Amino acid sequence: MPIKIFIVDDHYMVIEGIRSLLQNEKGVEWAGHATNAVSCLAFLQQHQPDVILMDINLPDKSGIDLCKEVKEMYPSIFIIGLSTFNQQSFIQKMMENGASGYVLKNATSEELMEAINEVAKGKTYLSFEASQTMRHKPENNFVLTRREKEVLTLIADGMTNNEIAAKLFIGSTTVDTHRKNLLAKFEVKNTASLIRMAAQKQLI
Amino acid sequence: MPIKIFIVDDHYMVIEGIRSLLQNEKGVEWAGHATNAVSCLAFLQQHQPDVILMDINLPDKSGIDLCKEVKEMYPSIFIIGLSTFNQQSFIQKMMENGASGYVLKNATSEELMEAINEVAKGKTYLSFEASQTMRHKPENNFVLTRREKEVLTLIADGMTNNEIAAKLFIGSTTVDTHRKNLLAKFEVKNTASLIRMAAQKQLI
DNA sequence: CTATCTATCCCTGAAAAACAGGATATTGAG
DNA sequence: CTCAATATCCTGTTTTTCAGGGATAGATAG
Repeated sequence: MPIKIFIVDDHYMVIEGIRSLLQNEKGVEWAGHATNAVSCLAFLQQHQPDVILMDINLPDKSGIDLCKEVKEMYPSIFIIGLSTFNQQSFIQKMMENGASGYVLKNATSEELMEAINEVAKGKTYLSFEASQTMRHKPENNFVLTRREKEVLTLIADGMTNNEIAAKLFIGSTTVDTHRKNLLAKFEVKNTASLIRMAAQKQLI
Repeated sequence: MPIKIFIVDDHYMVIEGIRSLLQNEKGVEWAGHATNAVSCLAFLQQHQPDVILMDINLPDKSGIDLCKEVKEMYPSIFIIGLSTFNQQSFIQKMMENGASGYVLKNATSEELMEAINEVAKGKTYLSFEASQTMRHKPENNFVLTRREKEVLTLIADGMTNNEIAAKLFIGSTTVDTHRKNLLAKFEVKNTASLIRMAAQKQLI
């Protein structure tokens, strides 16, 4: 029984490329494609593929959120994250949300097929580069609280402690504490590096 | 005489996708592909295509730089920038460096063919979204001076005015002036939004 | 040559943030 | 329930940034 593959990616070229790559492979069957999250979910109501190749960056919602939703509704479908970005925050979030694999868009057809086959068996697969980044960086084992994220984005918007306090209906001293905790968690010493780090980690 | 197309992109899937899309089109001929700037330049020493589809993000050097080099060496080759990012800084830099067109990676085969045909005639082509971003943003008519860029990156590194002054062998008041000019040019009111804007514009 | 741009330097005062100590509720998971 | 995490608030001091100014020298372009 061939493995039924579905693709969600907003880039037509990538869809076409993968279809072309898989055409010559046996053991897989093309189930279809979607260019956004909504039409992906619509498709799944009618048909259920075995494996979904899912881009992280979709026009209507992030692949990370979509992954979670799909997994909750159809736990038997295996999902492989697909992205240009070899970034451990993306990889980690995808895996946390139920993805079984992660491959980069520069993958060869061999790599892609290996990923599909492994994942279809219920195993997990990380492409070589992806597993490298996951291993070589013991960093980033900090988590921001809901409030800290709020404060962080408002700081990034250029608001002062007082403005943030007014907006969140809390004391400005509290905002200051959150700010201190952010600085501590990011291991930086001022706003400038805080914001740069946050930007690098796609938090703002 | 068919238009000879060459592709430079580090994503195998995209190369394969474009090849697949162009296969059914007449009037174009597949000249080959490269996954990095070096092998692109090596190829061009032997063969000269009519049109190059060039990704902005290459592993060894940016497509923006490569575009300039290729145009200097082979002025008769027309280059179309290819990117995921619909960002006016990228588009502008590519066009300044001699590109004849810019299409996004979510382009359809029709869009791609139109771009190729227009560009091969010596005209310029911007995909719909790309031309929209170029039009709808009258912004960014500011240029940073060499010194301002230096100061900006040092601010982003978390250094204070005094530290920057010491590093650049200038007075801290001078650093402060540069900082103020940066705030004015970016039209922001504090360091936090300055750094976020700079990050958005890929300046740090 | 003249005007503009750039880079350099200086001042004052106010506002904001960073730093260093706290403390006290609430909540949530084990 | 208990403990840890979270969110809240407080009082200081010191440092940095912000917002106005103004000034000089050199380079560059018209």
